[in-house]
Amino acid sequence: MVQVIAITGPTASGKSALADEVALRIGTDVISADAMQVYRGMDIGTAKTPMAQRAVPLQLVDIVDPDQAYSAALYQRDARDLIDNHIEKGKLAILCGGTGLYIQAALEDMRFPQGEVDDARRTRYNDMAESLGAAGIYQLLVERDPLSAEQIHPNNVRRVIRALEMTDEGVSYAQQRSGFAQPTPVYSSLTFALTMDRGALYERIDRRVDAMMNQGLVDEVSALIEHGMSDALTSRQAIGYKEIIDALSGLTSMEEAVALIKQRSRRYAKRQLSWCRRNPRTIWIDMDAYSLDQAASFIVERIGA
RNA sequence: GGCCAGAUAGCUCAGUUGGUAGAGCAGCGGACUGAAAAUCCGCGUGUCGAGGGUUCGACUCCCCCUCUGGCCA
Repeated sequence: MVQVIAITGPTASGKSALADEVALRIGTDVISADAMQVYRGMDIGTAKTPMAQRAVPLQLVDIVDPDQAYSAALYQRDARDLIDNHIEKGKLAILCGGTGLYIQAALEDMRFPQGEVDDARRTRYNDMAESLGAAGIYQLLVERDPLSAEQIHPNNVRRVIRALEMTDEGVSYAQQRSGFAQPTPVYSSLTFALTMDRGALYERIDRRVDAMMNQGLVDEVSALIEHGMSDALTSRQAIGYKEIIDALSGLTSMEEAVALIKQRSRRYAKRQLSWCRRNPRTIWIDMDAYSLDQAASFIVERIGA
């Protein structure tokens, strides 16, 4: 008996529409698995399905303000609450989104260290990395936790800092990782990933970015900047936002910003595909061969079996 | 029609006195355990316009053809 399904795949591949259709057919709602759609006010750039067009309720969108930090651990908590609730009611839970880590955190036995991530401490490490350089901060990790240092590339400052945070919390990154060599599912689940011809996908991405601009992405970003988005730790990393912020502050032209959004979206799509490929349980759906309707039928059939 | 310049990776181009080619951008692959739309790592993907000649050997020299741009008619 399948308890939860995930519908994922690259950006602009049609995940949301498909999830809506499946949810409608089997009488449930959709739980977003998207690291940027959690933010209020970030609608156009994250391609959030507009309220009026939602066939079924969409959960875990608009749950925090853009100046707040959210994380995989928090998502795990929130998503599992909802999934458990669905199971209690005998309903299938549908996770839909492109953030692979979030889906994994929800569906697999992934454990995060206790304690809160301390923004002030993170900022301090970021500053330290700035002044010491990548090699300098890496050296700090080598001294504190050589085993973890071995597993992290010295240039990957982001990971180096996280590993340092973990040592502060009394945990070792290396140790933590080795414990989860073979992921074990916590629910009975199926993961579907959408795919299509690369050229066609890139074409869709370009067109969607143009559409976002027409829908007023610049205005949306301006409004968010007034609420302090430029300083936000997480939300301002979103593709389509950071580029517009740079253009509005005069660092680039708007034309360059749009081109950059398209390119970064393409690369992002590629990384998403990479993530899906490494999961051997991924069930691929070729959207070149299936219509939305056929894809929905395919999924419904698989759930029943 | 004549003269000149060019034709090399998806694009823009480099390529020494002949030894089967390399940069940027684009692209492709991968990693990922509390920022993940983040962060990081790896990879030239090529009938050197076609055909012939010289040479042990031609992207390179010679001939011829095709195409493109410019100039002159």
